[in-house]
Amino acid sequence: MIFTPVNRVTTSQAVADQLIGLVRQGILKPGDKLPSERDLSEQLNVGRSSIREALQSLAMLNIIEIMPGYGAVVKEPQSSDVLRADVLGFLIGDSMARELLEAREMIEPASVRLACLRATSEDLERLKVLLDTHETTLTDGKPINEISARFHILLAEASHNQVVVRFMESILELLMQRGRKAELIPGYAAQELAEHRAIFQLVAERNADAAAEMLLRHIVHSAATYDMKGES
Amino acid sequence: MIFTPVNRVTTSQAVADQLIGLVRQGILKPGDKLPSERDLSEQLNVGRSSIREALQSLAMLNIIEIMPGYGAVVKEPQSSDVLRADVLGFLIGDSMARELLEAREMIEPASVRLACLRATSEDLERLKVLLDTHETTLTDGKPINEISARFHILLAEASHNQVVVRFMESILELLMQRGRKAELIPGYAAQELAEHRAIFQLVAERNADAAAEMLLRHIVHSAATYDMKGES
DNA sequence: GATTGTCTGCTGGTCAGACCAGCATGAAAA
DNA sequence: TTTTCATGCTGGTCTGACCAGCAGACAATC
Repeated sequence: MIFTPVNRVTTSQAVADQLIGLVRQGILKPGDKLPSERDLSEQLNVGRSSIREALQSLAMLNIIEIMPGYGAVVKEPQSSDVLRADVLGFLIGDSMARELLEAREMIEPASVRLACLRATSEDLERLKVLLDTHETTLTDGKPINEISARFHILLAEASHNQVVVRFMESILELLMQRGRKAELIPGYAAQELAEHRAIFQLVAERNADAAAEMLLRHIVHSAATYDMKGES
Repeated sequence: MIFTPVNRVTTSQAVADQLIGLVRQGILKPGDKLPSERDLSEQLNVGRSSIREALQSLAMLNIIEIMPGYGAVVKEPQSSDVLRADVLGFLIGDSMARELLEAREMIEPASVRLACLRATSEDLERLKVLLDTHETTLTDGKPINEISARFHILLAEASHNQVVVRFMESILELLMQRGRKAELIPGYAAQELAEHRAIFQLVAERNADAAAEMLLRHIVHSAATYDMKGES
């Protein structure tokens, strides 16, 4: 016999849910100012402490920003908010990294195929400039993780699909969070740049099949730069 | 002139940070019970309200679970907590249906291939139950949009990749928001169920190639049921 | 002896009221 | 016109109070 798992919702949770709902429905838009805590308390007929607990929670989720002496405003959602790396990054374990790479292997080759079809001359120019920056940064011996990730973002942008861009941003950001040991593998940095150049060349030639295949190989290579103990 | 970025940290934030730090450092392990709010209040020499705001925030982040009458315990970290599907939804909210469907065409066939490899008997059982529910709901003439989307979520879960599940959740939710006109196309509802059953069968048979192809066709069919406003 | 009931002390949930520090606005002073 | 400052707002924090629910100890009952 299964019994009802009594539905018990705390007041502050209810308030938080309601506010989140308002934001999601677009009734509260980024930049909008919320009523003061005391107003909310009166309007919703709950104590100010409940309101405060809800607002603090939303602030922790980066949904609102609370400014003392002024009020609370809805924040513009940031790409970096899709992950809670700042607080939860430490728990990105091996299984998570594997899942991220797996997802990347699904999306990125498909996205580069689109890029081969849709990349404009501006897209290609941006990629070219970045590759040159990559090279100078590399010869200067400076860290290249950011630039390397940027290449893949630009590649995704060349597919002219914002959804894919967002996904790639999220994946790369989480992978970066986990840390790379690219510098520890002799010669990898140079190989990475070479592979980026090769991919760029194939995209410029609109060779979708080859580009997708090259990219997939590149992902597999780069996978080795992430700590992946327990990998099968 | 830049002025001192005054160390403006709120007490409740400081408490939350400290608790998060304790979890990160492993001093507080999953399953551990935190001191009572009153104890914490006394030990840290801050008011109970500050403690509560901090704890509520941690609860919102899924770091702890608060049980009334018992206390607060550190939760086992879930990989699904790291990626916020809701924010992803916000970020890609303005994208056109075409982009969403395109992204889906990239991800879902690849994910169903994984599902063919990894689906457990429990996964298959869940899918089967859902399909039966789908059928009864359909014959009852009730709306099936939710159930239809749920099938694809379960399919993603069968791939045992939380990242993919999150992506599919975001995509489907946004597509649902855009509204479907499935009911307006005579016979489509029945066709959809039939295709779901066919896909399920192929997954159960571990026929990855056929399942991926069938799914792709299914996506193309269902694409016609979405409003393509903003389409070029 | 095993079950049931009850009492008591804990825990979180909520509220009201109070006080502080800082921002914003507008009136008064320069 | 510009500056000053008083006032009323806002969030930040604390305290004390009360409620509901859990848990353990213990007594009453079968």
